[in-house]
Amino acid sequence: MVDTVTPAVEPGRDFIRDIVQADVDAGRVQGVVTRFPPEPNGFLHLGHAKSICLNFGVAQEFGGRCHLRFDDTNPTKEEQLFIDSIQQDVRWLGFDWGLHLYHASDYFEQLYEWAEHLVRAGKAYVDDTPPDQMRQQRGTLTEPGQNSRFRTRTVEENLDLFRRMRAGEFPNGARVLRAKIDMASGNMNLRDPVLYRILHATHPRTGDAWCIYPTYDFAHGQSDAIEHITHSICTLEFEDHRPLYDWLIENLPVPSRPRQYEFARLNITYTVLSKRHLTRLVTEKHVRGWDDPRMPTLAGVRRRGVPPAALREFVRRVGVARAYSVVDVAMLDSAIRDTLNPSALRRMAVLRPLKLVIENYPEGQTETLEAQNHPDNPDAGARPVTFSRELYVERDDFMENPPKKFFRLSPGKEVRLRYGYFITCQSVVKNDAGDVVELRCTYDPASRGGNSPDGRKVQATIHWVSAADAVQAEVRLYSHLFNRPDPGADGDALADLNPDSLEVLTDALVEPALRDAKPGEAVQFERTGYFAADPDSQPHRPVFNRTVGLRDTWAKVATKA
RNA sequence: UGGGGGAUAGUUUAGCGGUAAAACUCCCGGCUCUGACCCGGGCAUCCUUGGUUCGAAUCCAGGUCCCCCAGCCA
Repeated sequence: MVDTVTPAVEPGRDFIRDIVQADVDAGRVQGVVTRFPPEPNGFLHLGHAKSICLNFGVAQEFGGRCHLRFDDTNPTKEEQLFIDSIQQDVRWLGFDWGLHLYHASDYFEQLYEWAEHLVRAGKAYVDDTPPDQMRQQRGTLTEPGQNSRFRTRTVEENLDLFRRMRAGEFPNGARVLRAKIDMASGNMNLRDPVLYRILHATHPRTGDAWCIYPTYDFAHGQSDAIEHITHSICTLEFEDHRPLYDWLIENLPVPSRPRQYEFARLNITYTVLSKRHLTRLVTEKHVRGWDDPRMPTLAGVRRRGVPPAALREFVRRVGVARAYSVVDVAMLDSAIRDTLNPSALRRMAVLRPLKLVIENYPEGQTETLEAQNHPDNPDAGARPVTFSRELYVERDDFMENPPKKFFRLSPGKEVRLRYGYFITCQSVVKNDAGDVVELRCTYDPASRGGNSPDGRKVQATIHWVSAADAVQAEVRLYSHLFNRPDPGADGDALADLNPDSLEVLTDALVEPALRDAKPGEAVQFERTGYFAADPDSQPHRPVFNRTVGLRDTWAKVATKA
């Protein structure tokens, strides 16, 4: 695993850390305790990475701790598969919850007791109103709601009914437990929110022990209180829930007083970050799975070759604020390159091979040249590469009729073969269709190793592999999954899928050193990009994923010309 | 026409009464055995209108625009 150790980067300041700092300074909290509370109904994605880095980061910086708590209150949507993948992903990102792994379901009995407490206090009631009617009674954004006719039930009746709900006497949807707050509130969440619903479903952890389950609102804050969470950090859409969060905390005999703070969720251009959309991409087979390298899931970017340190750096650069925002995906790419550049070993790989024959190089002769594993880091050592009369170079590195700014090979032009010799293109061989299928060149024997004794300069250095010992490989090039920066802005996001997000090159040729590349190990294909072996690799046939391309100034120049 | 939030370069952030800072993108140039990396330089009427003040992105008042909320999802 390539995980560049970034020497103590200052975490960055933001309003959340300011609040925590102020609470610590004022002695309002004894120690800082945060939590990352995923619902196990999908894989973690880049948006979660922001939340994870924030919650675990804050805890780390203030010498506190961060819990991993599964918000598993809806058994109809949650699965063990997700519970497992989430833990793997959080660890991979570089965070450790220690012994503090919890589930909202751990607290079901306590939550139930607190629900009865509310009933006894006359602050909650069982409502038999059917769902559609309840919706009507809730009113609208501008009109107040109406009290349910069951709102005035006696404590005794409520208690009896609620217990019978738990006992399984009623079918799904027949009744709910509601908080008795204010049907005329401008805040919809305060119009007698549902606290418990009947769900005859098997829970991944509690099995069939329960047939009533607490809603998010009733479970979350109380779970925070049980765990003595000091700062409950969530995204902006829960802002309206804070009054309810506080109401429940204040009306229940909870053991601590957590506070909720909200920040803006992460959005990225050309990307979609919602469980609903990601789930559709997988179930409708638009991608190969949750870990498809094009997916913005942690499993996906991991398979693509992105090191966790790059994600942490990305999140740090993005910052934390309360304003709605959409981050340029280029910022992610940049963080990935900056993380990989210092550590990724350099290799030569020809993605689209073009045969090149050196006419004045003796047939049958080979020689061993030395190539640096990392030009900026001599400690990375060197490797031998075999040179011979027949080579392959990148198709894009030759143009028969080059524009003025083209520095690479063209008829009569001299370039350097990386770590090899200066060569000059003498002629081209074409097939019947007129396509260039082979380059005939000559080399300068005096330029061995890459420099000519006469001090002659060349405009370009290109990469190559020798024909005899090149390893055939499959290379998968990925680009944005969506073809517009704001997928879904005009309707269905899936209609904006980029049909060319995956390009598979089956005839790439890579140098022998790449034969046994391990998945998760990042390498740089010189002049091309950062790549990582895919788990699909076979011993005789490696498969590489392009993690991210190198910055390509020539591509811009070429486009403008 | 309710309630809750938010507006600083193209993007994401900093700035907390003293004359706009950083990263990314983009543009120009330098360096180069990766057209990479690296190094220079360029790119802002701080949403708006008034007010307070010697001085306002920061304080006050009024507008404008954007986001979230009417699940027995989270």
